[in-house]
Amino acid sequence: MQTEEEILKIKKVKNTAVRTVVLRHLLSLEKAQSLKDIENALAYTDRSSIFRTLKTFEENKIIHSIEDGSGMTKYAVCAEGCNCDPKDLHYHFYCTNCDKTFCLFDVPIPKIQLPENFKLQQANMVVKGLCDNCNK
Amino acid sequence: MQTEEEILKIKKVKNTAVRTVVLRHLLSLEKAQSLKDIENALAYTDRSSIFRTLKTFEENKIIHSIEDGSGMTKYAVCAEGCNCDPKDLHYHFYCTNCDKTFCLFDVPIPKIQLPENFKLQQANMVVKGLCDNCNK
DNA sequence: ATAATCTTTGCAATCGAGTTGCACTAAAAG
DNA sequence: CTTTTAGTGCAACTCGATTGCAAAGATTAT
Ligand SMILES: [Mn+2]
Ligand SMILES: [Mn+2]
Ligand SMILES: [Zn+2]
Ligand SMILES: [Zn+2]
Repeated sequence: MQTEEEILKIKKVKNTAVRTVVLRHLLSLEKAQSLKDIENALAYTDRSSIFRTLKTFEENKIIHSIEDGSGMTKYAVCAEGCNCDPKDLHYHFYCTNCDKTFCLFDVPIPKIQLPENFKLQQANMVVKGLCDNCNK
Repeated sequence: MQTEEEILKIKKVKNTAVRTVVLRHLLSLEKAQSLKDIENALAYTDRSSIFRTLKTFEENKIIHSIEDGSGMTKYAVCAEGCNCDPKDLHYHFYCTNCDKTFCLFDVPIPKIQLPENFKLQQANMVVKGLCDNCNK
């Protein structure tokens, strides 16, 4: 597992106080976080600074965003070596009971046979249901 | 292709002026529509009436919603016989060039092998890229 | 080291999609 | 016809996201 400093260095994003704390926070949790989640967790960091940090991280492929239908965009740290290309596609799981959203890096995504002449660039794949913890 | 009256009858939703015009509009277009799209197209129908109509349609499985990442929820008429169950799952395609979003009813969705003890209920699958018209 | 320049941050204001309260109208039931 | 229930239109409001701007911090040039 890379540290936040290593990731910022690799992705050539300057290390600042806000960036370090936001990235560290995202790395510390397995669950994808919304802007509000982060704002609540980092009580002394301004919302707009976190917002701009997330934009910077996304542009530089440090994190990716997930639209899970909850009304708030969630963010998760990219896997090592991720370039946010079609090859980095993976499902996300949204638990309808505990509201946890996370990347299913281990579930293989089958090749999607698009209609003739369509070109795949990205995808937002959110599978919804009950997580193992809630399905009891 | 069913008419709006037939659909409302089958789904046991009362036929009203707004419902008829909204459903007819959705049926007339192959592209999924946002609330604003519909509001713009139906100039004399109030936004909140359209909004509540869409909610009613969704609850009654007449339409389903799609979160395509554009910031506005899109709506598309369900296929005949759809119950919005996992079996009715299908991909959606969002063209990053022309902003068109639509259901890929003909592309098979493979069985998703979730981790142990997870339960699939729903999914929002949006594939993004260039549609045939824009990929030239 | 100091000044000039560029970047990041915090705060407040704004935007816009979505949602709701409420009064009015239309439809259904009695 | 009268009463009750459902649908509609309008205005107001919510809340996540975004932006303008000035202060603070970091980088580069003199
Ligand atoms: Mn992910
Ligand atoms: Mn669809
Ligand atoms: Zn759960
Ligand atoms: Zn297109």
